[in-house]
Amino acid sequence: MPSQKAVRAKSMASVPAVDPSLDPSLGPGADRARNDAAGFHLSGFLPYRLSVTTNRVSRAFAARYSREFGISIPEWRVMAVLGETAPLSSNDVCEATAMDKAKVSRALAALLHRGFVKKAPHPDDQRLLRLSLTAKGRKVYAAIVPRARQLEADLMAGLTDPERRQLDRLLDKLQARVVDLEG
Amino acid sequence: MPSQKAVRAKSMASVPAVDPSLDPSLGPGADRARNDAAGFHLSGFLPYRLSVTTNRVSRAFAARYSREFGISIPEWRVMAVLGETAPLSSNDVCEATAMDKAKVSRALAALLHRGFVKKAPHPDDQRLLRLSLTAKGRKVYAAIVPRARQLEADLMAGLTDPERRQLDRLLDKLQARVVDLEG
DNA sequence: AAAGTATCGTTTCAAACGAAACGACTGTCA
DNA sequence: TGACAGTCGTTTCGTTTGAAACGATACTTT
Repeated sequence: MPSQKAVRAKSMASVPAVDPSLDPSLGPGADRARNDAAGFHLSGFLPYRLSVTTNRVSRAFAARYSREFGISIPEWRVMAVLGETAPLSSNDVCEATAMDKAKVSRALAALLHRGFVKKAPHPDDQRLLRLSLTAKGRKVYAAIVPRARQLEADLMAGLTDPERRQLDRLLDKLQARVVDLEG
Repeated sequence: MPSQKAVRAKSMASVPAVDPSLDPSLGPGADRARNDAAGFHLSGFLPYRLSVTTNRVSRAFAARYSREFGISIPEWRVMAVLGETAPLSSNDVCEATAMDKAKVSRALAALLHRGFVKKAPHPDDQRLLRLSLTAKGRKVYAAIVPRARQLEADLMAGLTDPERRQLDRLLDKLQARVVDLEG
């Protein structure tokens, strides 16, 4: 092994930004827009920050679930709602997990295959499934939940109790807002 | 069209949860774990809430960017950092956008193809690229930034100024925490 | 200067994804 | 009753994804 890394990653970030005024192809209208664009920083853009933070959290949790229980996040979500309430239809699971039906169907296939979940036909409507955890599935559920709580606590360790409540409230508000934006 | 929808989606959620105590296959150790699992609600689980909210925000923004500018989120991120600072290497873009190099490479390919970005070899190190926006790219950038700011403002419309600062702070704290969790 | 190692950015590969098509079932309405 | 429309859950299709392999370039060590 060499005594040192061969090359420090060379950043070009210290090079000054290209001066837009050098470009004669921009008309006067562009000037206005360019001024609007001045001082924009992706690093402070909330949707970006939200996405980066959340993706890191998801990756960290997915790695733990996978390593410790051999389970994916979609599978964990399905287990979680069936552990809370059963029986549920596939549609119920979709709503409770905020996943689309294809994702739920695939997660269920894996969980059925491994014997964590069982499905039965609904007596009154043959289109519906009656999904619930098996005994084996409940054991796994009982093992995962405390671990998930622990991981959540680790994640929140830097926050005070009021901060946690505040975060919850803020997420609620964003959620309400984005539902508007979507429509 | 029928005067009414045929069938209201039938939820089974009102059916009481399966009683785990009915299952004799759980040993005494499982009792302890099962108690730990009691009262867990996915809907209140922070990583879940974070993921759901963020994914909705991302989808809403992606739809807007796509509809109004024919651009994807990875492409928008690359434009955003090159609009701030140029030239940058591909690696610089990776760091500034929090995307992996394959994603950046693909976004760049699209942006180069459409003439929004240009690349030149680095004079001192042939491995590096010198990436920057073209004049055309700067026009697009100048058009997107105000729109992005507007969408962000719409998203945050339900929050007071102190709440926005608080959200920023809380994301910082989570970010710091999850970096620990990953390692 | 030659061999060995590291980095840069692209490409390949398999897995995961969402949208839409689908078959099976149920309800409506003539 | 039969035709039609709606819902349920699965599967198919094309796209996107991250990990790893890769060729090209640059640095280190002898």
